[in-house]
Amino acid sequence: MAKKKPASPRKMPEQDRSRATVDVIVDAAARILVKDGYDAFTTNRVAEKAGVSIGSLYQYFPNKDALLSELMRRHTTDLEKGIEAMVARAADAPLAEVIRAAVEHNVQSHLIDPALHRVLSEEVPRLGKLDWQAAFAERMTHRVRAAFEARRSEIVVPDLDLAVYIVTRTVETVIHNAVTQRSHDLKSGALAEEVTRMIVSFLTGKPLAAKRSVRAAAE
Amino acid sequence: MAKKKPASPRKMPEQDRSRATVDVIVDAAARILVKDGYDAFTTNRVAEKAGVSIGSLYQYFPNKDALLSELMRRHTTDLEKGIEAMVARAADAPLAEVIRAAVEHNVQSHLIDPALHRVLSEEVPRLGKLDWQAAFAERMTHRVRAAFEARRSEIVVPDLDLAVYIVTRTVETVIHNAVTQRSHDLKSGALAEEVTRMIVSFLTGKPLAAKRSVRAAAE
Amino acid sequence: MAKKKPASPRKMPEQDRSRATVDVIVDAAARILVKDGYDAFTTNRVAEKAGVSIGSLYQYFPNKDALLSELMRRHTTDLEKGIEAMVARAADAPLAEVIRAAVEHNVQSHLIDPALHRVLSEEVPRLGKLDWQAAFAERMTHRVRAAFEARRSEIVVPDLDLAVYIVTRTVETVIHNAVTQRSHDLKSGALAEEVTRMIVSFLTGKPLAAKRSVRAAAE
Amino acid sequence: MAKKKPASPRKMPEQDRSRATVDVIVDAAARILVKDGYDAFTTNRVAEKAGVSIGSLYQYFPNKDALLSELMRRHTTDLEKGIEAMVARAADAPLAEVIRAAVEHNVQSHLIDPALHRVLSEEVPRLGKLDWQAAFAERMTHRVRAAFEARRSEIVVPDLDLAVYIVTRTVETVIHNAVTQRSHDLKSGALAEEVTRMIVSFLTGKPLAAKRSVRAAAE
DNA sequence: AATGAATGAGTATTCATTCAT
DNA sequence: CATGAATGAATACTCATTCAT
Repeated sequence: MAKKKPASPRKMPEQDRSRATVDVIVDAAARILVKDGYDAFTTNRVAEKAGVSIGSLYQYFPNKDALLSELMRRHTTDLEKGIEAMVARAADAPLAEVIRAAVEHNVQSHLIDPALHRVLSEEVPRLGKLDWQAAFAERMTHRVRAAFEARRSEIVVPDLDLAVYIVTRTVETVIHNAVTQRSHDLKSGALAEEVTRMIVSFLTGKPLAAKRSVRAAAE
Repeated sequence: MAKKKPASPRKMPEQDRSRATVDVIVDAAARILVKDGYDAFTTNRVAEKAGVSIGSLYQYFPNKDALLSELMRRHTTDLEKGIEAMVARAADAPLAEVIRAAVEHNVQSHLIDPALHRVLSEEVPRLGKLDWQAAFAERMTHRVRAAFEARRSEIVVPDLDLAVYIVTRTVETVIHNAVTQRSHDLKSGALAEEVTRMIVSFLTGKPLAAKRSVRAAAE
Repeated sequence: MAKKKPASPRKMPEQDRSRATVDVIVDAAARILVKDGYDAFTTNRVAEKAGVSIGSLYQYFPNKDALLSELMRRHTTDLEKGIEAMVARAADAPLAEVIRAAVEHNVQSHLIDPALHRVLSEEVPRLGKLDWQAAFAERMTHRVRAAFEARRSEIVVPDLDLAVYIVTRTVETVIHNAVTQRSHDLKSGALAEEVTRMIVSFLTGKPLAAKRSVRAAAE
Repeated sequence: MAKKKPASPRKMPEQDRSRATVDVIVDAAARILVKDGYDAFTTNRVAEKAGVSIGSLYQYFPNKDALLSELMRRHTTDLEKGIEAMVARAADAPLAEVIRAAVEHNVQSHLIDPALHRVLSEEVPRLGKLDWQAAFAERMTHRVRAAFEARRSEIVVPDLDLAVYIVTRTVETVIHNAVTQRSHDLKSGALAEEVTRMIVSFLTGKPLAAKRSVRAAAE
C-alpha cells in the first residue's frame, strides 16, 4: 500500500539543453493526457511523442510518477500565478470583497487549461489526489485561514478551522465541476456571484445583497 | 475515449450456491479495494481472496468492470436506503427543515462504509466517475429539484438549476471529504449544522439563526 | 505432439432419448461451426445452443474432439451415400464413363452441405486433416484402385498407385475448392466436364472428345 | 468472421542487434511449428525458445499473427525464388515445355522446407489460408494466365479461366500432398512426369508421348 | 549524455473438463 | 441420467524500467 518511489526531478537541469528536454517531455505528457487520457499515458509513448528516447526521459525523471508530479507542479504553479498579487491587493478590503476576489480568481484559474485540469483531477489515480491536490489545498488553506483570522470579528462561525474547510472545499469543487458541467455559468459570472453570496452569508450570518440577479434588478 | 464493454452480471444466479459465490466475490472485491487500493484490485487477486477460482469470477462477471459496477451498485443502494422515507417525511416541512434533513441523511450515508466510499470515489478511474457517480448524482439532482420547485417562493436564487447544482455539489463534496479529513466534525454534527446554515441562507437570502453554536449560546 | 484422447462416442445410445440428445448436440455443433466458425465452437456454447447442460454433452462425448469426430463421421456418411450404388451401376462400364460418373458423384457430394464442408476442411485444425480426411480418402482410394485394376489394360500410366493418388487428389481438391471459388462452374457441369476429360486422357493417353465445349460445337 | 488485426512488423529494426533478434524469433517460431505443431506455437514459448524475453517479441511483432505472417512471407519468398528466371527462360518455349518447367519448379519449391510448408498449409488456421496462400496463389494464377494467353491457340479448353483454375489447383495440391504421402515419386521425378503429361494433354487435347515410362520403353 | 534494445512480472480473460447435487 | 457451478492451467499482450553501447 505504501508508495514506492519519491517523486521529484532527478536533477536540476543546469544547462539549457537539459531544460529544453525536460520541457519537451512535460509538454508531450500534457498533450497525451489531454488528448488521449490517462490510459494512453505511458512513459514510452511520452518519450516518443516528445521526440526523445525513453532513456532520456528516465535521465530526468526517475519514474513515471515523478513526471506526473512535475506536470502537476507546473499546472498548479500556473493556477496560483497572480494569487499573491490578489491577496496583497485585498489586504485591507472587507470580507465580502476578499471572498468575491478569491472566488473570481479561482474561476479564472480553472479557465487556464480546463482539459488538463480535468484529466489531472479525475483520471489520474491516487498520486494526484494525495500529493498534488493535498499540497495545493494546504497552501490555499493557509492563505484563507490567515485572511479569516484577520477578520475574525466579522465571522459568526464558531469553529474557524471548520469554516475554512467548508469554504475551501466548496469553492474548489463547485467551480472545478462547473468547468465541465456548468461552463456557461462559469463564464457568465453567475456561478461566481452565487457562490460568493453563499460563502459571505455563511461566514457573516448576514445576507449579501444580490447583485446581478434578476430579482435584485426588479426591485 | 469511450469505453467498450457493457458491464452487468453475466447470468442470474439460479441456485443458492451461485448467489453465495457472487456475494463472496463482491465482498472480497470490497475488502481488497478498501485494504489495498485499486492497484491491488486484480481479478485474480479478488478470486483468490474470495476463495473461488478465477473461472467462477468470470462465470458471474463478464469482465473486471462488471464486478466493479456491481460493487458500486450495492454501495449506492445502501446509500440511498432510507432516503425515500426521509423525503416522504419532509414532504410538507419548511425549506430549512428539509435541507437539514437532507444534509443529515447525507452525513449518515457517508458513515456507512466510509473507506469503501473513499476508494470508489477517489481511486477508481473513469468508469466510477462516469457511470456510477453520474447516475447517483442524477437521481439526487432530480429529487432536490423537485423539493426546490415545491418551495420556489422561498428561494431567492434566480436560476433554480444553478441553485440545485451548487447545493448538491456542495453538500456531496464537503461531506464526502469530511469523512477522511473532518471525521470528528462529521460525527459531532457540527459540520451538518454549518453546512445546513450555509445552504439555507444561500437559498432563502435570510440567515438561519445559529443553533448549537457557542457564540449563539453566549449571546 | 501426440494426440491425447481417443475420440468416439462414449456409449451406444440405446434409448431414443439418448439418441435424440446426441442428435440435438451434433446439430447444434454443426450450426455453430457453419454460422460462427471454429473459434466459436466451444463445448459450453454447443451445449447451450443445443439446449442441454454441459454435463449432458460430456455424457455422450468424452471430449471435444469426439464431438467433432462424430460430426465429421456423419458428414462423410452423407457424402458417401449413394456411392455404392454408383459403383455397382458402373461395374461394367468403360473407363471414361466410370470416371465421369465418379466425378459427377463427387460434385454432387460437395453440394450437400458446402458450408459445413468448408469449415470442416479449412478451419478445423489437425484432427480433421488427419483422422477424418485420411479415413475418407483411404476408402476412396481403395475403391478407385479396384476400379482401375479392373481396367488395367486401358490405362497407360505405369505406376497404378501413383495414378490413383494423382486422380483422387486432383478430383477431390479441384472440386472441393471449386465449391467456394468456382461454384458456377461446379453447378453448370463445366468443371465436371473438364476434369473428367483431364483424368480420362491422363489415364488412357487418348484425348476424350470434347463434349459440350463451344470449340467442339463450332467444328 | 473477418479478422481485426493488421499484421506487419511493428518497427523496422535499425540496429544489427535488432535484426538479429527478429531473425532469432522467426527461426524459433519456425522450429516450434515444425517440431511441435501449431498448438505449441504460443508467443511465450516462441520467445523462450528464441532466448529472448516476451517483451522483445512484442517489440517487433504487434501480435501473434504478425509473427506468423512474417514467417509465411519469408517462406513464400523462398518458394518464389528463381521463378522469375524460370519464367524468362521459358518465354518462347512450346506449351508442353513450359508446363514441364513449371511443374518441376513447383516440385523443387516443395522440397525447400517441406515440414514447415506442411504445418503452414495444414495446421495454421484462417489467417494462413486466407492471407498467405491466397496472395501466393494469386501471383501464381496471374503468371499462369499470362503464359496460357500467349499460347491460346494451342489450348482446347474453351474457358481459359477455368483451365487456369484447374491447372493451378491440381499442380499445387497434388505436389503439396505428395511431400508427405509420395515423397519417393516426388524426388524420382515420376510424379512431375505424370502430372505434366496430364496437364498438357488436358490443355492441348493431344496426348503427350510418354517419356520415361516403362511401358513406353517397352514399345 | 543519449539511445533504444531488452526485460519480465504482471493482467485480464478463455474454455475444456470435472463432479457434487 | 441430468444439471450447472466450479475449476485452473494456459494465453496473448502491456508497460515501467534497466543498461550496454
